[in-house]
Amino acid sequence: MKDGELDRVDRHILYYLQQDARGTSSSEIAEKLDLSASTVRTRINKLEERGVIRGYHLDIDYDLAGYPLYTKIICTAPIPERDELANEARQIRGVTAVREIMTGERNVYVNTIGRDHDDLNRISEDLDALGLEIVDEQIIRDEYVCPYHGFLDEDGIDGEE
Amino acid sequence: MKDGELDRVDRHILYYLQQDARGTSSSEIAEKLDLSASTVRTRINKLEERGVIRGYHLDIDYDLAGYPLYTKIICTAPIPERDELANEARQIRGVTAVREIMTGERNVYVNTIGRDHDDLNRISEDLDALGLEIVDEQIIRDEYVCPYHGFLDEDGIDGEE
DNA sequence: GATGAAACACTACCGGT
DNA sequence: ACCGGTAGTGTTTCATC
Repeated sequence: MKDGELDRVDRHILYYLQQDARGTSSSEIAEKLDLSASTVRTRINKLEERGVIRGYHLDIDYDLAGYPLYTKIICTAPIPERDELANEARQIRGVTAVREIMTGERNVYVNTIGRDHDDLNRISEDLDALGLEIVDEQIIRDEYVCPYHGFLDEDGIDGEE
Repeated sequence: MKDGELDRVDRHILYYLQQDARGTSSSEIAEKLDLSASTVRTRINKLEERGVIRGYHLDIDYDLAGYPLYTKIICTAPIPERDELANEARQIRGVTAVREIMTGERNVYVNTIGRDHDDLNRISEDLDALGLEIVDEQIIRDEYVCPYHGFLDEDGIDGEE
């Protein structure tokens, strides 16, 4: 129950769920670990409660879904307001991700989708209206999310429970 | 079956799965749409086959998971090799996402996690060894993935509750 | 914590409309 | 394209160790 400590079982669960978060059942994971399905299930619940698992997201090909314009808008926010502005940016329609950067001028990254330039202009205007200064805008060609393989074979360090 | 066309049912399915890709069942979605569960199920399968749904990802709080260093490494790749280099970068341990940008000097973004600076140095070296020139490196403070609400109320879709 | 059992819910697969 | 039935599988809950 220690705060940030994940044991071997937890890490394996994260590893397998990373591959296919919807299609991988507790029983499947249990089989690989030689555990019972209910044990894996309660572990998953605990990982959710502790906040280690924040959610299960859909990976959509927005291009195929009818939104060919995928862009990254780079903004500057005053540090005291950065957190609040980033949060408000999430509510804007067409915003698919927001990243806050610790330091520097380019400290808020906003990913957006749109069908046409009107969509993008509207989003830019909305960001600007919030008080986010837009410093750059780039077209994203492709994006890949990668599983972290270290969850599986990092077992040099462990031994705790 | 048209290529990029999603109808009202498809968009609703995407919308609900965006909220909780693992916990939302076909039957739940079917209920909201007044359809049978099997209809929703075959729709989901088709969306997967067509590639609109690319996968189901786990959203991990890497800080809680024991990886307090979350960074964004910005690289330059020669356009002819950009695609291949971006692909190879995905294989490096600690890389959680890769984004290819269409134009400009800052045309490959790599998100990474690490436990300490040694991890980060190793990743930087690996990227460099591939042939990616590192132009900037920033610490990510926080990241949020946002559902696209337009799937629900795009064009005069009916009532909801 | 981990486990097994029973009730319940979801999925895959079938044919039918 | 949508629906319903069924068999198999996953999940929830509870009692036990």
